Amino acid sequence: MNWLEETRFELKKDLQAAAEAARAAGELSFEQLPDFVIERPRDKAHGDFAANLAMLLARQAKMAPRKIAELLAARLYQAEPAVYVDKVEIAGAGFINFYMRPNWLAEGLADAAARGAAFGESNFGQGERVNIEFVSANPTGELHLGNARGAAIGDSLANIMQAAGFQVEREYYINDAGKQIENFGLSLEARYLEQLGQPAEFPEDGYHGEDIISTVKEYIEAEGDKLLTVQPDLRRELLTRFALQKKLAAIRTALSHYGVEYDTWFSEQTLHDSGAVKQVVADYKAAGLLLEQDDALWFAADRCGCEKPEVLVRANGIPTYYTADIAYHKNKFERGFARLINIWGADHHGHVARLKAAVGALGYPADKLEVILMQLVRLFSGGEIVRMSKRAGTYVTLEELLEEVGRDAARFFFVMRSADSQMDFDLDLAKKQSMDNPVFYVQYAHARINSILLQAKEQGVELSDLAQVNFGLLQEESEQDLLRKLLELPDEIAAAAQQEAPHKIAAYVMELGALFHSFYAVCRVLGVEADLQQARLWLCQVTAGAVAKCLHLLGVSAPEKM
RNA sequence: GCGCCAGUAGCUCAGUAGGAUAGAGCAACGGCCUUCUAAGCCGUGGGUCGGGGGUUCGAAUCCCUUCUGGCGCGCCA
Repeated sequence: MNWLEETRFELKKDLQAAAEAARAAGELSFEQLPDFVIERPRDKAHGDFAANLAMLLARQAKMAPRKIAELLAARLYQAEPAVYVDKVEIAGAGFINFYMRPNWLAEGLADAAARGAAFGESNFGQGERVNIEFVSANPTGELHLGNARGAAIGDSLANIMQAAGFQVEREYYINDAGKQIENFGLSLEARYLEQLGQPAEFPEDGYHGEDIISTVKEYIEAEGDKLLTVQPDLRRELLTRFALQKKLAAIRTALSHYGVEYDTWFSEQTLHDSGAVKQVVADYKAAGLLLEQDDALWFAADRCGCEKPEVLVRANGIPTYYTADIAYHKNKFERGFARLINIWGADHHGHVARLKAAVGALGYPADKLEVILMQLVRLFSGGEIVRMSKRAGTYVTLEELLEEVGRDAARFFFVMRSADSQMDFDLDLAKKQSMDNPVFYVQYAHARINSILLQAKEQGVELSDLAQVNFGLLQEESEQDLLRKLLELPDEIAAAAQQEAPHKIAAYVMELGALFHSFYAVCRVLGVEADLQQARLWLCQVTAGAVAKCLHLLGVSAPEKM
């Protein structure tokens, strides 16, 4: 348990004891103690912790909340004196506010310092196995801005959940089967023939991007014109195989430049090859949920909470994407994951209910399949919306973005906003790499601290043993503010994991950075009295670790110099 | 038509398992560098939380209704 958790636990126990005592004395009547919370007030004038117990008891006890709060406060720390609580006050509608003694913060910092690089981590997730699938863009093109957002959110969430004690695996689902691959093959074939001066009809809804042409050129360079004499079916297959491998390699490389590494690359085709997709159809048949109509096979989704049945196998005998996706999620559950998290673009939200119903109907826990819907990114350039289309080949790629703004800014930018707010990406602004960018502000805090620690070392000042440091000397307001925020790190990481909200870490680290800059402006570290210098050096040390930890969770570097 | 997401300061957005006087950055204005990085700090101004009802000790947060924007509702993925 971390310092805050422990304290909250104690305060809750103290209040429960006070309520029981009041009831025993006949001052207060209630049947069951409501489930109250110990929260950290937004305004530090309201103390370090606040409890809402009195308000929640009001109805049962038939008494004014403030009156109840007074009764409870009077009972607190009567039997046993408080160790860390300095005073208790009643405020507002009946809040019971706890003010902690300075030694409480000091011991919290000592605890954080002793944890070293592990500070901020917790066992909140208790080793639960979680699969996070994100990006999973079609391997028919390059990654674009929307994928970049998904990658930033997915990878950061994976990092955060790992730090919060979950066992996480990152997965990329490769859509290397189905109709769009067929279409991809037709487009490749047409470009191939064109390049070799043969008549070719380009498919109407084909992939128009320049990259298709360059891929075909690469093929011709390596293999020549030998496909001219090959049967069209085989020709398309060979071209497709070549192109998929090229595209996938490019996607991998781009993600790697972006700081994203996957544990598993899962091919849709393997589900078809292994018979897993067919098995899904058999499963529904066995469950009596299979319909046959218009030469197609349907899943009776309307009997599982959905609006209408869904096609599993088309009239032409080819299974739909949906069927493969069901087989895929079934496979994920069978690999032993307790939770599946998918990060999808908001344009796929219609698919969520269908998929959940489908896996639920097969007996898998549909509530353990969570989909984070990420609103789409709109690109602005020159003050105008740029319509992005993969087919039309008009999109900004992840690699281009990385060249323009760099990995740190790109990742921080995307993860700063919550997934469910649509965002406008102003390319001109991002290109400027202007100093308004908050990522520099935070990184600058880290660099500043590092500079202090480095100079201390050069002056021969070593950090003392923790046991000999008097953290109680940190009495300045800016020191205490920084300390309070610092101690919240484990809570913040756990909360971000629980709420699946990586943007919380971005917000936290910006606040932490701001508090450090304020501290820096007011308090000197080097050259002050030796004991105070030690306490402040340790404060810097822990702060640097916390800032670096947050930045790394977001896939952003923590530079030592800027 | 039905469904999902959003609407909070001039701009970009936090805050939503109900909590105290709604926050931050940018922009505007005024201060602070002979000492650890001024990419910084301190201060000032700025709001019908889209509108309207309701629930209760208390609502930006929950419910209903309505307006606006985005996206879905394929034998595409």
